[in-house]
Amino acid sequence: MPELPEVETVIRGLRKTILKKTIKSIYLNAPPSSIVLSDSFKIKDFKRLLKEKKILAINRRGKNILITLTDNLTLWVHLKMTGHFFYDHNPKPVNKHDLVIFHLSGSSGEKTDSHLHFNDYRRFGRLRLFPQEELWEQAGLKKLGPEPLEIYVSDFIARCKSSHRMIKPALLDQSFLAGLGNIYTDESLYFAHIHPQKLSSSISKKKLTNLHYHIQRLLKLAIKNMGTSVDSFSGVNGKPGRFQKYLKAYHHEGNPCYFCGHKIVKIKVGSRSAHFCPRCQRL
DNA sequence: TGATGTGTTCTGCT
DNA sequence: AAGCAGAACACATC
Repeated sequence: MPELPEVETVIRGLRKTILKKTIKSIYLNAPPSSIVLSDSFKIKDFKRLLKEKKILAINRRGKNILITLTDNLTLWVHLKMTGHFFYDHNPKPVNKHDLVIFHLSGSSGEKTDSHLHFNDYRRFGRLRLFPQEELWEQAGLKKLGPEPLEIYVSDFIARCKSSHRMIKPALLDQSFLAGLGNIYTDESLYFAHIHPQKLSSSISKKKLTNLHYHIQRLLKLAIKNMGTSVDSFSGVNGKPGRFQKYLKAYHHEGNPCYFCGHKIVKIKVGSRSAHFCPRCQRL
């Protein structure tokens, strides 16, 4: 499940491989309407408009990938749960779940062509093309909360204090904070010793300061380790991440707590799974 | 054969 | 208005 560190790993991989290259053609597999359709352009425009566009920049906002192209266009990508990119110089056989394949020509000095595959067996992932001026509103960037790695601890505390809801659903809400998913919320709350169902406004400043610290520490450590591969996640080079070996709570139900030895439990919080230690994380 | 999990959006309720 | 629950999406994995 790509969350902030996984998406960051992907954009770094894309920068290494496709930045400054030109899109020669697009191959669309299966019925692509829901995957590439946008309010701005019809399906047939997707192929036509991407042709001969150069890739100028690749950025991340929350879990959103933004690929800036020539002619004032931005390709917005959301991996959702199982979407991933795979880059290769040699044309690979088309996988059943390769939904979009970009044929790229080398940047100056490089004469070999290459291919970028967008693969998603669950087909939740989305790729959409927007004119620059529509991006903010149409791609939902307007609604996103602050970046977890950029928010100041004082702003983070203020946000938590003014929200009357359980901390776990708050952290998962992309308009509250943009980039955390189930793995990093569970891990952050575990290290900060905060119960996932604790009302966010009722958590002490000291604990929130600690939570802010662990969110940033874990995200940075996960980025350094190329993300977490628990399902199908892998980088643009096909390599899985290494952060799963650091996980202490997520998918650790039944195992002894790293801090106190009590059994890690798994419950439902707001219809999502939550893993925590009932002794270290009290309500 | 059926339940589960996963991110996000939507609808409808309090 | 704010927050919550549940459904929907799609499908590999158990």
